[in-house]
Amino acid sequence: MPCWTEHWISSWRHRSRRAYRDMKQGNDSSDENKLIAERRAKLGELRAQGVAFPNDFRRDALAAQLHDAFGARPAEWFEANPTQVKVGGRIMFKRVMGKASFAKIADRTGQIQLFLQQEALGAVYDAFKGWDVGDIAGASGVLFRTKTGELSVRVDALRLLVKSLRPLPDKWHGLADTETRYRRRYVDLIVSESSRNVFRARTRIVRYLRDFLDALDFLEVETPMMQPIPGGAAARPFRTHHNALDLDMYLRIAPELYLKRLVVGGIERVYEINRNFRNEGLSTQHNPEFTMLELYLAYADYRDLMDWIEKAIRGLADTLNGTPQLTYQGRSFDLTKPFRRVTVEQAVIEHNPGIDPLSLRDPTYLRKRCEQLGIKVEAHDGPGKLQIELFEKTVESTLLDPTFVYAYPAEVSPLSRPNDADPFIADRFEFFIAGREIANGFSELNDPEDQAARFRAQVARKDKGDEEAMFYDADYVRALEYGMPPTAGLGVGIDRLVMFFTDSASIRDVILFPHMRPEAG
RNA sequence: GGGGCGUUAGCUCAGUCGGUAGAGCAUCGGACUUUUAAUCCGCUGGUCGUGGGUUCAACUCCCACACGCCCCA
Repeated sequence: MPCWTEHWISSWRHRSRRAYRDMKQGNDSSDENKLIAERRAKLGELRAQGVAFPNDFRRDALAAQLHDAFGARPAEWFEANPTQVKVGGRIMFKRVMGKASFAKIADRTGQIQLFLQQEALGAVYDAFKGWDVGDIAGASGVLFRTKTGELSVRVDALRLLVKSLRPLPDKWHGLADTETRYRRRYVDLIVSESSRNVFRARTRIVRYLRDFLDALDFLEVETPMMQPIPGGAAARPFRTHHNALDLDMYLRIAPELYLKRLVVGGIERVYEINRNFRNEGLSTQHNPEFTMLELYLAYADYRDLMDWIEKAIRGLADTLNGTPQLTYQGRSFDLTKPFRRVTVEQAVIEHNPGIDPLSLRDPTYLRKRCEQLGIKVEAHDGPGKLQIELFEKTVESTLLDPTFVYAYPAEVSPLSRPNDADPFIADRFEFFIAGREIANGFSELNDPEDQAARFRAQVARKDKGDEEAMFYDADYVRALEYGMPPTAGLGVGIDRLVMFFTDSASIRDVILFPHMRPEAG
């Protein structure tokens, strides 16, 4: 044996032994307690008896399938038609009554009850009495209906497949502590059906959008997560470094500029559903990484996108709930009504009594107005930026029913096409539900010279200290110089959309592993 | 960054005026062959988030910090 192998093995063994010792001393889990110690001792007995973690049990039925197929059969049917099944899952419920017991096991589809008798199972029955809620078991037996009518399996063979060392939360109260639900999502998912349903709904929502777009001949693509120039949004990026290239890179804040390069390349209908990263604060509506649908549609404008959203939102409600009526955080929404469409300036006038409608583009007037409201403004902010600050402060949170706000100032829309009749504004809108921005769409700026000028203006802002201002992306301008067809583009915040459709108050409720500070200690 | 609230048994939560810490469920032991938050009997289980301070005495009052939740910027 070559000596390097021996050395490798011995060093591995050494590490392994130390890891085992650390484990025995509880160095890797500071929260050892009596309950865990009891279960650890039970596991020790299992190890002594043979393979403690077997992987040779196979199911032939799932809980929901059994309920669907046999839930309606009367008790006598089961006697006339003995039906043998093999089921397996986590023990969620255990009730021992002397020589007979009930247990419920949960698989990915639901729960099914087991009925266990000493007479039928002998020594295994006695062993079962020592098993714990949370353990994973496999059972075979025949279906029957209990005295109270519950479809159950009369077990003729039973095996413990996995010993669980940690107790589950109280079966009645569940896991109420939000911190633990987010940090130990696995426990939350074990005990909370509503949490499982949120994440199932999330996947269904994404699938619905994919199907919708695929049916319209859109091509789904993947563009870089790591970008040398972060573009497509006003946001602070995360930085990283590529060693081999010795190159600073950024996690993307948006895929926009890459997707539009693809439109230049002739992919006239293109979308991506993936993560964006923004180095900003955390809140009920912000996670540093979040999921966005971005789509681009050539030979269309921003109004076509508003129509698409309206159709998609209604279709989603119908697909998920079978009705256009839904409740979010105690407020009911009727999605059959046409979604309101209002300009930024109209909305600002409506929500700012006494404001002079003729001065909405006067920087001095707007600046005074902002200062009165305690809005922090920068010296280099122009009328468009001031107008949008005013909008965000006084209007945004009031937009409860689905609302399109359009005619955004061109000044704050450096990638949008300016309006033909009124160059102060861009052909751009944002979409709001429940006071939150859900989507942002516009007719794309495809004039390469105008785009270059907009980038230069952004760089000037960056030089004045605006950390969210955009970089100059020369290759993107070059792409536009080859010619991008007239195009409309849209970004949809998937997490917030899922929040709305699952009645979730916090973005953390719709992200499996939301970011948190590391646990103390 | 600022403000408010929270952190006590595995889980869910009480804890009065500052006087050596409680309940339900779970666990553990016992009874029970159709339970549905089973029932009955008995016993366990705590660095009261961490560190200081005040006090004869601190879960309790004061300060700092950590983590979380909510609101604001």
